[in-house]
Order: sequence, then structure tokens, then C-alpha cells
Amino acid sequence: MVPMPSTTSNDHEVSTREKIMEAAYETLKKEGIKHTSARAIAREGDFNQALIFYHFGGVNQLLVAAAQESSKRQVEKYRERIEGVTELGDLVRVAAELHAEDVADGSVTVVTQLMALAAYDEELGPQIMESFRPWIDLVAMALNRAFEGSPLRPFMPLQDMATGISGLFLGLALMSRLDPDTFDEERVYSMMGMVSGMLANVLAGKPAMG
Amino acid sequence: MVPMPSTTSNDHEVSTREKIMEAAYETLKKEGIKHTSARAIAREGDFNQALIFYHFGGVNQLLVAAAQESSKRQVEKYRERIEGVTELGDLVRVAAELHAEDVADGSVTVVTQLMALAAYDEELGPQIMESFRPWIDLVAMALNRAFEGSPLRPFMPLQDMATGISGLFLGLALMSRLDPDTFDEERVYSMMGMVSGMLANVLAGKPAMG
DNA sequence: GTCTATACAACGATAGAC
DNA sequence: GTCTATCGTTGTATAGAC
Repeated sequence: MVPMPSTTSNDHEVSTREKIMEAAYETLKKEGIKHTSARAIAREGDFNQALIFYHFGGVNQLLVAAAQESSKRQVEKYRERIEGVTELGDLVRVAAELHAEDVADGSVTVVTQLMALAAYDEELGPQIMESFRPWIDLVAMALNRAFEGSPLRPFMPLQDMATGISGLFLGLALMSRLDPDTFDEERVYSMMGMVSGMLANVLAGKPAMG
Repeated sequence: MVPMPSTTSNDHEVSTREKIMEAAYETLKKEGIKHTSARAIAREGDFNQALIFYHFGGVNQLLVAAAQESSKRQVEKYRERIEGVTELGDLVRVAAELHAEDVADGSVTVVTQLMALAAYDEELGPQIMESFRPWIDLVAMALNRAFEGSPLRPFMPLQDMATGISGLFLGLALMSRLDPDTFDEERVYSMMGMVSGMLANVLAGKPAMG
């Protein structure tokens, strides 16, 4: 269904598909989901609007492709930065830094905008969720590493914990955009610290189950 | 700017303003922000589209009014159900029940949809945040009550904790819509249990600060 | 593959009759 | 206050020239 551009083999020439995906991402970041249309994306990337339908079949399909691509980039970046860190305190500190960066530059907001759209589209929903799952898995991996020494590890619901932490990040990002005055970085950082402290408690031997 | 309908004094007749706000809320819940337009709202409530502009000045202003109204209703409902509960375990259980209800019936999703829109509108942002704040305050109040006996209470960042918990709720609601198969009620409940356990740890004497 | 041109639906918003 | 009618804009999508 989707044609293969002849320039695919050329490494130094960005393919049209990539250019379109990049423009879609930028439009989403700058304008939000409501003003992200085929026309707006084409304006952003300075190409013809019809190309979107030729290469992706429609705007929604393009957005899914862009989400998967950017997710790959993003997770890779996180993986690199987290790689050497094993101690829980450092882990949460690095996570807080990364999250602060990404909230500031808007890349987390892109995810929330896509999710808001996908919440009412049965086609998109699972696809956007899938593009986000590597992120949750990364958090789970980090948790797994942090609990390495603990005898409790086999009994911890690591996947659920990772999902919860990811949800917290998303929710905070969603709110933080609304009123920058009452939602400064310091406050977000404080809340990350809370999570850190709570996880440390768990690590110290108190189970996380109610 | 906004006219006062002559039927305001009539208690048994729903005013046009209320009818419109109700229709806006229902449209948002059923169709999502992308398909919530003046025309769609008018269709839902079976009235003329022009009334929205006459009574509210525009779609966005209507959505803010609807958000504030529904927030009032929602918080009142929560307050009633939480009123008698003081013990932390019960508190979290009730909170989990309420959250599950509201995720299921879509009223939390309405909030996330509105926030997604407001994230890219400087006028709307603070107003939507304001309509949500009573909810955070309610959580803070509940926490305050739960920590009543603890000597740590004066040192706890209750407001930040409440904001974090609210963010967690929003983020989970946002995700849970995407893929109902991999996001059943049981899983959400498990994550609420985690929060419960962590708070219990804090209550037991371990500080929540990193 | 990319562009122009165009069809057509849905949108926000307003003027003016009632 | 409410309705009809309408204008201008923006959206998705396609046909056909290049």
C-alpha cells in the first residue's frame, strides 16, 4: 500500500517520507493536535499537501508513523543516559532531569496530544499505545536494575509500577502546560523526589502492595 | 458581555445556558475534543448552533463554563463519598473505586481532552487548570486527614503529593482509553494499591522526600 | 514522485427576520 | 431569545498534468 521511495538507498538525502514525518512532529509540538492538519503540516515542512496522502494515506496514519519514529529516537536517548546508573537515588535523579528536559522542549506534550486524539479512534488507540510501550519497558528495566539486590524483587509488580510511573509523568506533563506560573520546574522536581523516596522505602523492605 | 436569561428565576425550567453546557459536556465525552464543534454540540442538544455564540461568545468559552460546572458537581460527589473515611487504607480504597467509576463512565477523559486543548491556548490554560484545582484540593484535604495522627504531617508537602496523585490519575485515564485489552480495571486497581502501600510506608515514619 | 487544481464537507461566526 | 440564511475559512481527499 505504501510506496517505497527510490531515494531510500541514499544515506545523505533525507527521503520525502522522513521530511513529512519530521514536519508532522514539529507541527504537533508547536500547534497541538487541534491545529495539526494536512495543510498545517505541509506549511511547516514546505511541501505539497497532497504528498501526505500519497505517502501515508491520511493524516492519522502519518501521525502514527511519526509517533513510532520519534519514540524510537527518544527511548534510545534515555537508554544511553541511564545506562551506567544502578543506584536508585541516581536513577531517579537522572529520570527527573530527563523528564524536565522533555517537558520543557515539548516532546512529552506531543505524546499527550497524540493520546488525546487516539482515545477516540479505535484504529489509532492501540497503535499509539504500542509506540509508547518501549518507554514503559525502559522504566521497568531501570526499576529491575535498581531492585537488583533486593530479595523482594521477584514479588514486585515491576510492570505495573513502571506503568504507574509513566502515567505520572504523562499526567504531570499534561497539567504543567496549562499554567506555567503555578507549575514551575521546581515543583515537578519535588514530586519526582517524592516518588524517589517512596521507592526507596519499598527497597528498604516495605512492600508496595496495599 | 454574557446576557442573563429571563428564565433564571424559574427553578423547574432548565435554562438554555444549562442545556447548552450539558450538551457540550456530553459531546466532549462521546466524541472527544477533535469532533467537538459548535455544530456537533447543537446536534447533541437539539438546539440551534447560533445560540452558542449568543450565550457564550464562542465554543472555547462554552467549554470552560461546562468544565467549571461539571467540576463542581464532580467534586461534590467525591466529597460526599469520602466524608466519613479517615483511615488511610479505606481512603485509598474509596478513591480507587471512585476513580474506576469515573474512568469507566468517561468523566475523567473529559478532563484530559480539555487539558489537551487548553495546553495550546493561553486563554484556556489557566481557566481549565482553575476548574481542576478543587479536585487537587480535595485530595490534599483527604491526605491531611489521613496523616492526622502522624507527627510528620507539618513537614509533608501535602499540596505536591496531592498534585502528583491527581497527575497519576489523569495519566492513567489518558492511557487506559487507548487499549482496553491491555488496560483492564484490575491493573489500574493494582496501581492504586501501590500508591496506597507507599503512602502507608510514609505514614509509618519514612519521609517522602528524596 | 511531485505539483496544480479542484471538489466537497464541516467549521466558526454574523446579520437580520421573527 | 431564537431561528434562518449565509459568508469566508479550513479541512480531507482525489484527478490529472508534469
